[in-house]
Amino acid sequence: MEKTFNATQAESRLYDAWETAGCFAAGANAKPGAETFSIMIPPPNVTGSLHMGHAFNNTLQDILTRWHRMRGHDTLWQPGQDHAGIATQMVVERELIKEGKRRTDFTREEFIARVWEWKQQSGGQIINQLKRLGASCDWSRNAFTMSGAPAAPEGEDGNFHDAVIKVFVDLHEKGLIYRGKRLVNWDPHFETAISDLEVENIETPGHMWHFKYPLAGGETYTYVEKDEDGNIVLEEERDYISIATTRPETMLGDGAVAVHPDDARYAPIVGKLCEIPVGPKEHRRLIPIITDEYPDPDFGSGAVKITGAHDFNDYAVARRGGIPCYRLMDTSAHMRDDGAPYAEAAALARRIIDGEAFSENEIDAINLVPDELRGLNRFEARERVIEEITQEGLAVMTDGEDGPEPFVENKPVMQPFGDRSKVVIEPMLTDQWFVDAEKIVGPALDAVRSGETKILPERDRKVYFHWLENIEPWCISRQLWWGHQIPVWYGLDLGAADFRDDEGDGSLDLVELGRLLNEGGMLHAGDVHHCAADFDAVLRAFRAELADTPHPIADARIVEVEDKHAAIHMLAESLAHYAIDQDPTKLVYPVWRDPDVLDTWFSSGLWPIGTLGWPEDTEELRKYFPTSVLITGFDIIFFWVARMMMMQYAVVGQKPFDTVYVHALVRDESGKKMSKSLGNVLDPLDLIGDYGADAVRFTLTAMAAMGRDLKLSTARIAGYRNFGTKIWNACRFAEMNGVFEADLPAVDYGAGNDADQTVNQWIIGETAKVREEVDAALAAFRFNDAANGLYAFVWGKVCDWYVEFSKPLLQGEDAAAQQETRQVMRWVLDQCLIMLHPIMPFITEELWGTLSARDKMLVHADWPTYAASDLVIEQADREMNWVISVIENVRSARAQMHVPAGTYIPVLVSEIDTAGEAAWSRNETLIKRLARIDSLEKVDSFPKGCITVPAEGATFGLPLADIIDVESEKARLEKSLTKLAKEIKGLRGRLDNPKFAESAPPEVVEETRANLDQREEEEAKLKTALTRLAELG
RNA sequence: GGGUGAUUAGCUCAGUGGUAGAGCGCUUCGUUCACAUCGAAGAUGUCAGAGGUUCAAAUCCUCUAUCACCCA
Repeated sequence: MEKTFNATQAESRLYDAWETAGCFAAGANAKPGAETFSIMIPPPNVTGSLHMGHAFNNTLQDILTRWHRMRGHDTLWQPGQDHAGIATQMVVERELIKEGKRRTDFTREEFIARVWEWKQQSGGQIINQLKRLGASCDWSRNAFTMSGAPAAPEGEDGNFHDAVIKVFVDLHEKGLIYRGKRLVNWDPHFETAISDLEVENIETPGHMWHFKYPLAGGETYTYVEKDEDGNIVLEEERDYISIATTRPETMLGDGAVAVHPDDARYAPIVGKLCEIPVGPKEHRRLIPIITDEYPDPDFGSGAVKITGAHDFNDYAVARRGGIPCYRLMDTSAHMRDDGAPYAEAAALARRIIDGEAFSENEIDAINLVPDELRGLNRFEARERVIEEITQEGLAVMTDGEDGPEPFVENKPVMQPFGDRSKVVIEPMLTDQWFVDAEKIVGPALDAVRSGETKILPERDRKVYFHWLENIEPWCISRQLWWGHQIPVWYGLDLGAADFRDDEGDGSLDLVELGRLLNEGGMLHAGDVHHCAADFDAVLRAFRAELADTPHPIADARIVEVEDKHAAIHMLAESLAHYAIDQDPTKLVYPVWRDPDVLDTWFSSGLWPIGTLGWPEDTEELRKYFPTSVLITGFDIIFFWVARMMMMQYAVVGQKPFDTVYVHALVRDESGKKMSKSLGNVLDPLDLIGDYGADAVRFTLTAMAAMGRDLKLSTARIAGYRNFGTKIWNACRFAEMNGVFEADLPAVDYGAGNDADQTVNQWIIGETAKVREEVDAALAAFRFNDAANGLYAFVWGKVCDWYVEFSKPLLQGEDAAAQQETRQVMRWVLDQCLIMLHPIMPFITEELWGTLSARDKMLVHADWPTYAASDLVIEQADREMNWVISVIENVRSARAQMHVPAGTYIPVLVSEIDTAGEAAWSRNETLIKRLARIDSLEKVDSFPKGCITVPAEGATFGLPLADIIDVESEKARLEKSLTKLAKEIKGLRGRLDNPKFAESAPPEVVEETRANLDQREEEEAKLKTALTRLAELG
């Protein structure tokens, strides 16, 4: 064997061997009738590459998977990727830019073909990276959230698309999905809606401007400000109301000014109108002063401008107060440049103030951006608005160094940024699809409340509850091309009020046709829509819709067109032809499909069932669903966990998993979140290259204390790489000593501890202890306990002591003892490899295969089940612990007396009891070798200049008269005594307290007493030694 | 502003009421035939601070300070 494990050379070879042999396939190594264990990978983005978080997350999953598989359970680790709508579209668009092209240079079909092409070429990156980590997923089942979509090329079949569409249609039919014009988070870069979870709120330096909104008609009121005690601190006549805002450009779309109903300062002017101080003077818009609970009287002036179309709080106020929401920006967040000139728009707004009713769509068509600001981006518009107001003298002024200046506060504001685009998100009023989450949240909450699904660590239940209990409608439509296109078709609403069959004769005359074609007809009619899995299915719905319209339209051929424009054009043309030829067979009724796609998380929400073949009733679905565990980062509790819970219950009425294990973040050495912009990213693949996958995995596992972030440093990884080398060399030692020789009969000590040698009995018992520890830790998801327990056992027990103890036996004369020791060592090392395998799969598999011919690869080796109560032999335990302490104490004394490490010295013993004598004689060789003692002589009392080494039931002495340094020995003893005295004082204090004996559990009292006796015995010995030393001095 | 958590050795962190621990680093010694990616020995703690509960507190409770994250 080499001296070290060559990870680089071995890892890919071993992984290939596992995969080729089908070791990771669902059900591989399952015992007949075994219980199932299934775990769904949180699907990484198809654009993703492995980062530390993935490495951590997947290491934990792999540990559980390998552990269960070795235990003979019917195990499935289901891998896959999600199609990551925005991210993927972004990646492909970036590729196109290299060719000097843009997405819009292509048709949607062409672009999607490009995306698929990219996916097939580059989308598998993370799979290969997961393989390097050692992830034992069943890759033959690799899933993709867009599999089976209409344009999917060969090799991308599967039925995830069917599942997504079916769920949409079902939920739509149940009324759980609806369409509506709502304020949503709009990403001006990608020009799509995003959900509130895709928004990062970041504190950014900002400003608060204070402006005066003049009262209409020059009205005035007495503004009175009082302090806490009700004393008047300010009283003045005002003809305006003061407003503070961080976004002056949105003033253009104000619909009202709101004050708190209890705010006495503004009570005189509630219900009056005030003027928005921007825009052409002659068309100044007036807006009402209303009351609402939202304004905080103590914040700013206490009065808030209400811009329903560009702020979420304002939107709520506007809805409550029936205030119109004027949209000011286009999809790229530039000031609108459409519609009628400002003068006309302002006139329309005036009519609304006067009480005229306008529809939502009519209001949306009103562009209240003054002509000179149209087309500017929002930040330029802001500057211009501020400038205009200030020039007009309507900014609130304050005393500056050089006289009065506009009152502008510098203050940090929370600004929303798109988590992908990193641009400022704009709240925007648009038509979107929503899941009525509130209606389906119940079972998801109940499941966790009742413990049907467990969330670990428990405190994360709170996060889950808090979010679900306050759930908002989930916006699921995205204005993208890449994704599951929403299965909804629209048609023109021919049932609109002003389209009638006047004669009721079922036929169309020219007058009626004219009404359809002209203003007020179909051009301005609303749409009707129907939802179905495909076009054929939706035809029926439209046919029924048309049934009420006059013949021959009711019988028109329904055709699919690109969009509403095309539909209007085609219908008009068709009707025009009909007017001429009266041939009803040529009439068509065009419908168009909703161009939007579904939020990627909508499809990811179906992951547990979708990957198992639902909606088909597959064997895998029956067997592996509900799944056993979900391991995921806390950052996607809402994104994903909560939604999966809701959706699985809504769709199949079952929980998706038994347990959710939520883990924390991997941070850099100094505790910062790893991010590309900070440049503190540790690439797991680099680390694997430098230290081997096992070391990286072990490090992550050892640091996986539940619910705590882990700060990763390479020193730690190197430490665990060394651990691998340690085991490697222990095995190498064993091999060199014939432990793994083929003709040595294998003994399964797990079936019974029938070794003769105390050392062997002891290590067998220790192995059983650690097996229980590891199983208990893994069962409780205490990964760090499992790793640390194994580390302490393998290095601290097996390598440090057992291997050393075995040397005299392996190299000694006693053939029987030698054979037994070989057999025990073989068994023990095998157990180490087995138990370490889930954490360190590569090095253990390599050793397993190298050391001996095996029936099965380690990945399928049988996980042990023996119990400590069966294998621990108390007597052996006690004896070996005694031996270890004698060796340690002698070593310590030698080192402190500067006895050269290689020198063998004689040792004396006095007061040794029978147990001690027996222990000594059974382990004499070991002790002598490890403590470097050449002889032991029993004496009645120690000679002068003898170093005292206390042990339980004996006192050893090192006669070092010629080299002893009296002072340092004295110091050594006194130090020990001080420490002992402190301990004894504490112990005696407790025992002397009568309440302790009364209240403490008997075993604790007993333990304390025994402890005290032991300390006192040791103290006595040391005191004697000190006295003797004094004689010498 | 609300919530959650953290504060333990030089560093990174375990430790849910019963003698304060690990890894790395540090000091000294050591190439004895598994391993220098090693071995032996050693030093280092007001367990953030202040109160309280308890026979007993790093651990439970209260307050304070500092930091982090999540949500508004």
